[in-house]
Amino acid sequence: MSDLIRIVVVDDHPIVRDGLIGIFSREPGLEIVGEASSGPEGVVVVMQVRPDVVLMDLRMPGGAGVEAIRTLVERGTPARILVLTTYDTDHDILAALGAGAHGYLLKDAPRADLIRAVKDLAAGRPVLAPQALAALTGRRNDQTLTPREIQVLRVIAGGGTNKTAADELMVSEATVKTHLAHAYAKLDVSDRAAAVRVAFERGLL
Amino acid sequence: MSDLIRIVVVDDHPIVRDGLIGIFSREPGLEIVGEASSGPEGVVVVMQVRPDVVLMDLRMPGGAGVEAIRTLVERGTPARILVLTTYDTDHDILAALGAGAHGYLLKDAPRADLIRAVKDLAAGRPVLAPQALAALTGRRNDQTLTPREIQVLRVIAGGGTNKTAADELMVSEATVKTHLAHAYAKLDVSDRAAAVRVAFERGLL
DNA sequence: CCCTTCATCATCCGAACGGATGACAAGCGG
DNA sequence: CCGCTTGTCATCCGTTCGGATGATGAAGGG
Repeated sequence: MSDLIRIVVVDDHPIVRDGLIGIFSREPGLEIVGEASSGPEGVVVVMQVRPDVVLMDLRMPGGAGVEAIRTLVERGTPARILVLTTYDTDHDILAALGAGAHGYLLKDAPRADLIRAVKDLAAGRPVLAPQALAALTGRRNDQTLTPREIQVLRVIAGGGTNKTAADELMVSEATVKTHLAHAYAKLDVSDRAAAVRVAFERGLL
Repeated sequence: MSDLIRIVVVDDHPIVRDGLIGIFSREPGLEIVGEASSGPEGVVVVMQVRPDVVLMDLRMPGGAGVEAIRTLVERGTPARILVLTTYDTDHDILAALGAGAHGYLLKDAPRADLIRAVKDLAAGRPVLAPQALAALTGRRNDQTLTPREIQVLRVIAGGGTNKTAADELMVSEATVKTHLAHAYAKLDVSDRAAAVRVAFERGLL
């Protein structure tokens, strides 16, 4: 029964989930064993049913797909994660692959591509849409923010001052400034406004 | 026979088309009689099969959905047009309804809503997602930034200071500050970082 | 013709920010 | 064991912001 590929679909659109179910249910050897409509829910489902492949949307309300990927990888899921999304921005692609996704496909991919991608993934072969490949080869910024730096940035993006960030994170203002300075350097900016923009584009916020 | 609602699906994503087919094929009284993967193709198909309802995606490569809607309306199609899209920006909503769409739903709508929407449309009742309603009544964002305010904000989001924005836009720093102050008030924030975030979220940048 | 919107400019001032620099502790991996 | 990363904290200082307030002129709709 190692031939049966078990799949979990994580997507906030019922329509898309139905479409994927329709596609895979007609394909022998592939089986959808779970669905979720948000990142956090997806994590729970995946941990429960332990699928071979996870199809993950990136942009979802109430829990970013990137976060979900990161969580799954941190928890040592054996499942291969295939990002299946509408957008092909470098930021999304790099964020997803950086978080630990094994593949990146666009939703406008033909059915055949999708099926082959899942089989490839299950066999251990990574899957990259041409756009994803281009983003990888053309990339320059592998600078990753630390968790703390991201937390600080979030407060700042919400309109907080260094002081409020310090209070919220229970550290001194000096520490907040240090984190920000480091984040600026990594993001190649020199003020909070630009930092928020870049972080946003990279899906960090 | 008037009970059978004939539907055409126009969407560039095979996955979405499959999903819709799956949803409607299980529903008695509804039948999908045609598919298209682009706006122009959709027009052709609709003119041929003369459906009761058209499900139309808005953002598609090689032919905007809005154009297709306008064309269909101009040709006097009796079909009711339901926009089914991912985005709920005021711009998309107003453009679609302005072009002659009879309904606007988001793709994250539950199956039941979708089915009801199609039946409502076929019965002549317009269908509007809450977001679409909000866009129409204008209550959601009566606060629109002026072109100048957006220009200033863009420079700021790029890491510029008030001074650089002033230079780039060839105005005085005082003017830049005024624009920013107005933008802050409209976006309900009190500093540039938060302004950038909100503007980003609203698709202004 | 008046009123509103948009864009422009100015001044004052306290608060916040960013840069530079140095320091210390914990944890991880080579 | 040493180096690197991460997170913590501090001081100093010049620059920049944001708030308050007021004013002018062009454009456009009622």
